[in-house]
Amino acid sequence: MRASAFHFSTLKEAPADAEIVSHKLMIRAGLIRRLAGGIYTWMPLGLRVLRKVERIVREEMDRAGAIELSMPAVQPAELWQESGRWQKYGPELLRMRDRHQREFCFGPTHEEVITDIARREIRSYRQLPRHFYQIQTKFRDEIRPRFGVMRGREFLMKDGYSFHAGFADLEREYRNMYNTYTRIFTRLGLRFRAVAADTGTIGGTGSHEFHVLADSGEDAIAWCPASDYAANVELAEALPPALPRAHPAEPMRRLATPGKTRCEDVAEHLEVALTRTVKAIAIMHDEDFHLLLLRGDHALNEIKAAKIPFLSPFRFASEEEIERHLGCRPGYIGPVGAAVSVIADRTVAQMSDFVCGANEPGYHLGGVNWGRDVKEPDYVFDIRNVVAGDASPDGKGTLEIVRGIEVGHIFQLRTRYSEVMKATFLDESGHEQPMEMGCYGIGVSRIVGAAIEQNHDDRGILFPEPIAPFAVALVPVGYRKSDAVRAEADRLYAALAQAGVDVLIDDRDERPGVLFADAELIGIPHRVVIGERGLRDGVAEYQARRDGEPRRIPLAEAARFVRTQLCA
RNA sequence: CGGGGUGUAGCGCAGCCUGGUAGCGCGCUUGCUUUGGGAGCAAGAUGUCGCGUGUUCAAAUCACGCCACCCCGACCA
Repeated sequence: MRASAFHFSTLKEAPADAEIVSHKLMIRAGLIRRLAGGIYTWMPLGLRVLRKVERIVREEMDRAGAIELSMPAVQPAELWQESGRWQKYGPELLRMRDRHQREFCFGPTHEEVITDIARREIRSYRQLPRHFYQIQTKFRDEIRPRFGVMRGREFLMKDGYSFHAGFADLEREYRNMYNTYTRIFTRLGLRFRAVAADTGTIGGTGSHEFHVLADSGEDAIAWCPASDYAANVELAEALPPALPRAHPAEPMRRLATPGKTRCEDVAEHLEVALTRTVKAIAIMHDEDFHLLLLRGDHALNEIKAAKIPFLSPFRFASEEEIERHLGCRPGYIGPVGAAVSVIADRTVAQMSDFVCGANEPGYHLGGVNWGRDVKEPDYVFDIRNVVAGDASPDGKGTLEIVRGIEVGHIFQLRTRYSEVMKATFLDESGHEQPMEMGCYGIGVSRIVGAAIEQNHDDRGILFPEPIAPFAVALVPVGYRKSDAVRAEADRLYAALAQAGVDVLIDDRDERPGVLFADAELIGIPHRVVIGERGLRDGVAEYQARRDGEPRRIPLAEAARFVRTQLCA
């Protein structure tokens, strides 16, 4: 590609509303332009990246035996009413009416449509298994679209759905997809991790999320370097403390803590470790009041708490409800002397001589001990998020917490849709059975943002070569002024292009600084400079974007040398 | 949906408090010079000051309403 024949629109400054690096860089590099909140145009340069991601995804899905189709973006309400999601889905579902007042939605996902296809097309176990996928634009009316393409409302997604005659075959395909996703993200050149994820109410042996690792990621992942264990912190189990509860060593005493309502403030005020404090969180299940207890430095895991049968679903108690049940305003509440249901985190149940609220405004209690000062907890559950340093749930080391951006999710749907929508088949003995289903998603457009979030420096994007808009930037210094430079650059360009290298020759009439800065901003991984300075010595200059030591290469070998630097 | 903030040239911003009819940087156009890291000089073009209503002799500026966008509202008892 000749830059003079392409469209570049790089900016020195990013719009003020771009918050994170990838969003800023995508705007600055001219990859995307905003049309409305969470809705972006993919500019020519950005589209090249998107298409490369798409192509790798498609190649690997095909290789794994999935079959591509394309379903409508607009879907009739009836299908969603049939699955029950028309009511359940909420305002994220963009609903609309046609001229006949019939209701439709813009598809945020396609379980209903594909299940409808399957029940019409598949009659016999002989037609199973089948895995259909598509790469298609979806729309979810996010409450707060942000971070550019990372949490947009309109986005490009690969979604695949598999149908099976039995659970064992679903598990086989699930493993197949796990391996396929691993191959896809490896080929994309991204550092990633597959993590066990919450299966919600559906159950099954599995759900895994694939996360691109980046410090700015929205999700926290617990992983254990000593083993292969990795899980979303939403899911990662916090084991009970290894050491048994110590014997009481202090008498219980009342401590004045005026104005100190947070554990951090109380610990600082009393000059005790935060790990000696206990916080109490008041929740309601219907009209039942419960007190959840966590160590001061721990955080409540709402997903874990919501899985406790007699709490599901729960909500946080109002101030008025707290006053009614404990006779004390929030900030100083605790389990001592309280005639309420107490649910302690495993860690709290092992604590002794701890500090907690006194149920009296302005006071906490120190030296509190279970069994002596307060009845033993009514229930003990794992209700906290794991933190770095916790024992790994598989017993093989300690956990670290890393951050990630979710770019893929594989899930065993089982018969959730096939049963309600009557997607059945006849098995070998002639019995009608619901199909076992799996679903597998990849956020194609999000991958572009995630890749940048993971790979950038102060000059711009560091695209991994497989998804870079161009593999090689050929930068002639003085293309319009020097016949020698032009001739040599054209010659090298032709040689590379002929060899199938994805090369951009920047023949624009700009100063060298502009050309260098643009090539770096848009993240082209390899750069070759042709200038009169080098030409005098018969050399071109090669520099890798990522770890750039410039190298002088004899002109005659330049084309061959560049090809040895390419990964594919 | 609540709380806060911002809307002024393509982009980034000042001007608003204290009303007097709009400016800076980048970008854009033209010319000359320059040419290995986002050039210099000179001359230009580009604004319904988000929209509407009101107050006023006079509104970017004050008031009210609407719209759009951004941030917070998930470690809290």
